[in-house]
Amino acid sequence: MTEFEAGADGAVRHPAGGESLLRALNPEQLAAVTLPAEPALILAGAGSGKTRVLTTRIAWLMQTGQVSPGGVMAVTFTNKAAKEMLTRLGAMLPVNVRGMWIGTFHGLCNRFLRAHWKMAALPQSFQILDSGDQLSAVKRVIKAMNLDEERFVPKQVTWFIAGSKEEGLRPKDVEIRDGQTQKLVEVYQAYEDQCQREGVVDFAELMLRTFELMRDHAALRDHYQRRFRHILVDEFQDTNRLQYAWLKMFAGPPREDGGAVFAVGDDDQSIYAFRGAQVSNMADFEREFRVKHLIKLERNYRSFGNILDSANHLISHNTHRLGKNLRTEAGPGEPVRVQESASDYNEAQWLLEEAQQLHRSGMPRREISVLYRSNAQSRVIESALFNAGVPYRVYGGLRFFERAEVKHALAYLRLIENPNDDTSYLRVVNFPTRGIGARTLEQLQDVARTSGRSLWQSASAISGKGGANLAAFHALIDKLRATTHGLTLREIIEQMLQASGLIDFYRTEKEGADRIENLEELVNAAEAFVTQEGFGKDAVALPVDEQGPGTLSAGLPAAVADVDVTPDAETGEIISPLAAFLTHAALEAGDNQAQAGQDAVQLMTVHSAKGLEFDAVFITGLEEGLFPHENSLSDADGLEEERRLMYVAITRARQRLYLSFSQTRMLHGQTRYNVKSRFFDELPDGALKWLTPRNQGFGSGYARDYQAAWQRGSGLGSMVGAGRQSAWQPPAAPPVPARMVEAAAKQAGHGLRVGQGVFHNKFGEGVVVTLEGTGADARAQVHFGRHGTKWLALSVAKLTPTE
DNA sequence: AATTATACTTTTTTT
DNA sequence: AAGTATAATT
Repeated sequence: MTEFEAGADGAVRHPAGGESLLRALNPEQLAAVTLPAEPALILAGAGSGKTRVLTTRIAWLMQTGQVSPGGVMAVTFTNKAAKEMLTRLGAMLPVNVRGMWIGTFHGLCNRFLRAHWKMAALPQSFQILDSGDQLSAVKRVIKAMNLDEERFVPKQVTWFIAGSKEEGLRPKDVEIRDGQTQKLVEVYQAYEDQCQREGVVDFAELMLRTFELMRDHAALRDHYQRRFRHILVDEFQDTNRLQYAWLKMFAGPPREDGGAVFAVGDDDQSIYAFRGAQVSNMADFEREFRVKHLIKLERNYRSFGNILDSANHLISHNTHRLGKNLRTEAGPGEPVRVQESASDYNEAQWLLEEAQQLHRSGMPRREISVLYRSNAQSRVIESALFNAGVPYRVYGGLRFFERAEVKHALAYLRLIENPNDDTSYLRVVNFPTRGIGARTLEQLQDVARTSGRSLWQSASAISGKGGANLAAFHALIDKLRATTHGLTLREIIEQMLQASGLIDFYRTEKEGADRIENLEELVNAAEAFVTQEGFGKDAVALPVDEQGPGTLSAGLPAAVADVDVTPDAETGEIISPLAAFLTHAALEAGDNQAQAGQDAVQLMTVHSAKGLEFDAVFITGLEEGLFPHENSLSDADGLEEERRLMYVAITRARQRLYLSFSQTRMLHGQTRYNVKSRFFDELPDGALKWLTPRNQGFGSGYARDYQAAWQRGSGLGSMVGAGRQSAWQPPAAPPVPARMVEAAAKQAGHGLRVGQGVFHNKFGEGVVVTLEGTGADARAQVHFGRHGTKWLALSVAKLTPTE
């Protein structure tokens, strides 16, 4: 059986010559890859070779002649995952991967709607609204309907609309319970009308409209159900209701001829319930598709034993799991290190030292990652790394196509393509300023509203100076459209940047240099897009569908150039390179990582770390209220999701894992006193090594320590460092809030201090947050972590200091 | 029209 | 604290 063994490091080994694809797989992976064409659910634990199984399965199906490229659909959530799949597949098989429907849910929907735009009642070059565009579109609707933005908060309305669509509900389908919902539904309807009028769709609309088209057109449905004999789904636990229904629609009813859905997922890594993901889809899938093949991939090729034990132990505290345990043959490895710090500042200093040490001992910086629950936590760590001159890279934040200057440029391009796009119109009609003020626009929007036409179509009704300026703007756009006709994408963008005045505008701005750089980068992105998407000479010559006898098949292209340039299903006509590029920009917002390329420590939220792995991982801020986050403590499901999040965080580490918490933390400009996370109680003691004395108490008296140190004229750092094992370097003066020192100095009598760790018979461990009153009136506010923060009368409550 | 003041918020995120 | 969004000022 040795021929099925994977390398200990789990690396894919490409056998030389004509040897089998399957050579590098372990028995479970092999079983999954070679399953018959029947519905299957693969429970793939973290680091168990999930992507390899997916890609090898596709390759195997084709190599054994069970399916042609046109018969495969593989769906992912992110562009990154889709690209990785394509790359790995390309390395395995000398096949034209472009013929396969491999992409994100939204990318595939886009492809589908481009091919069937007429049936979908869309303009051929419909454009896609990103979340920002959608928000401003909703704002316009709310304004137009004269609704109060206090009662109808645009963000919440947007959320309502997206939520409804993801439940498959059109305005008429939404159940009306009260006046508020009634109004919301009206906004929803008006928003839909507006989108339709402007020829734009939002992300949820891509999914819903595709679903409805399939549902309502039998011929179309038959065709695609026949065509996609194999549908593979990645990260199945993250699917929402609509996506699941969508999959069922493409898969069709259970059948004899071997159509099959191959779903890969991990219920323990479901961390997106807050945006509509339904883990229950996994159980539903198992039942509704009568899944006969459930395979668990539990062999982990990433982490050492102590790390996996910690993960397993922690996640076993969740209920309703499908049940899975990771195991490794790599041995226990190093213990999981636990660090307690007096403050977030100290935590960052310790982390910095530790990371430097790792790097000095030979670990590349990019193999060190710092994870936190919320973005706000990155600041202290960033400043520690920055001051020490350690290169680092923060994930998250603005993505390329979301930058203001880039969005402005795109808006001009969109207007060239479709002047009725009111969102884009409003974005740039007066940017750079050209004398079109709020007053003129108010008028214009009034006219447009009453006539039910676009702003562009209504502008001629405006007279006076504003009207003249509008006319000049229209002339600019019209002229751009005329002069760029037939030019290459690059030339179009360059001309637009000049003619619009964007370049000139940013040249005079003091902070404009970066922006101009980004605009130049936009030209490069367009150039790359053209090359990559094959928008050159032969892009139009497309093979025609050879699949199945469906009534529509004659005109359906099986292989198309790529997601963004799908031809019309009947005529084969494709949209212009410009329209395609705009779609691309909306569908793939680009990198959000700065300073790429350099060897840098990686900082990110636990959410963004999903799917990644590192030699060393620091999980910071493991405190009650932060991780698990206080907003998720109200219900059991919320806490379980936090636990899964912690599970994801732990399983990112290959060799070394640090868990760290701090007694105090600056949050929203206030110092918070925290108790260590309950997750520490859910980890196996044997796998942990405390770098700081255990149970010495959260609240081991930060304020008091500081005061003592301060009186001695030394820094807190050296004091805390004394007697502790961590490599402590005296830091610069820690930013201790003055009122904390004050509070510590003021207290007397009852012997308690703010920041003091205490024990209560009923509530357990806690930290004193506030002290008030004296004598019999003395009361303390104590933060008990999972029991919340309580006010206690000190004459009654029995509080024992824990030090 | 551009600059400046004030109010407000703040879990996690992809498409 | 810090950033954004709206209001008020020049």
